[in-house]
Amino acid sequence: MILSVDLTSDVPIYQQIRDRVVEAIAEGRLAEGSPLPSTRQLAVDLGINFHTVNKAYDLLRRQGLLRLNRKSGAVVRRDAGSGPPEADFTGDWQARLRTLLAEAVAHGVDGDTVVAACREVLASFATPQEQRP
Amino acid sequence: MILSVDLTSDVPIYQQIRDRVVEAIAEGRLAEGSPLPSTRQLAVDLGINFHTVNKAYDLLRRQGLLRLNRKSGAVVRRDAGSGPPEADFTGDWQARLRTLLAEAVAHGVDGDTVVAACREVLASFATPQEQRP
DNA sequence: TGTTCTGTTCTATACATACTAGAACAGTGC
DNA sequence: GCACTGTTCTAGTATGTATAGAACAGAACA
Repeated sequence: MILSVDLTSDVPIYQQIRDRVVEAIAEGRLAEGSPLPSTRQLAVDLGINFHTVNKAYDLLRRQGLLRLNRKSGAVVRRDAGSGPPEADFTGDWQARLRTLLAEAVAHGVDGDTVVAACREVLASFATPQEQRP
Repeated sequence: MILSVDLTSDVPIYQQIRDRVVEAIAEGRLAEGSPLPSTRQLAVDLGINFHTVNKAYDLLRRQGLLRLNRKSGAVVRRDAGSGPPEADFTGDWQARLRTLLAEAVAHGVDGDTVVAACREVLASFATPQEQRP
């Protein structure tokens, strides 16, 4: 199974699929050119409707991470080595980073601890790994 | 005006209020003990329904950042100097950090650039400032 | 005491989103 | 022809968002 979702979570399924694919690309388990399961196949594997998978794939396509066509199916379009991000990405991402870091600081987390947590996450991406606990 | 929201955004209003309060605490514009406007007053200021403000305040209360009662109104309960975060905070926060950083890495952002962006955000919290552009 | 403010808790409605479901179409490869 | 792919419709239910009105209980103040 390439990814798993929690059907009982309050996070929408299509967004969970998006997040898992994004994390898989960051971890290197999916590289540029890697094929993904077809929408119908993944829907069967996850026990959900194929329209939900279609929505997740379309979201990834609009974010520039996936290339979709009838010929080759769903293929990863970018990874960590694909060069600098597209223009409209950085601004929105930094705003979300600001909100997330503010949450930690407001809860009393030290600045150095925040940076250390970021480094730890980035290191886990750089380290090849087949399965996460 | 202590905070502003974008009524045309696709981000729910109650979540925007939550985010702005969290950021204000992180920036030091709101400290432990600082009073917030009453739900009805803030609703009038923002031109929205007071139930929406009530939802945002209740969310902040459940996250441990606000103390609500009839006596003192809405008061900030934690800030950057209130000690280590509560137990159930860290795990969930790190998962969201992982997803957000994965998004940047997958789009081709360099690891050092990510850390630099985090440092920049944290520095902007530490620097006293009345108004952000 | 009476008034006014506060948070809190109900019901109700309109609208958008999330998810499921079925069907059909147009390319592609066998 | 057949089986697969992504794509695009319609349609239904369930949940979430934001609105609105009403009422209650506790606290502050004249």
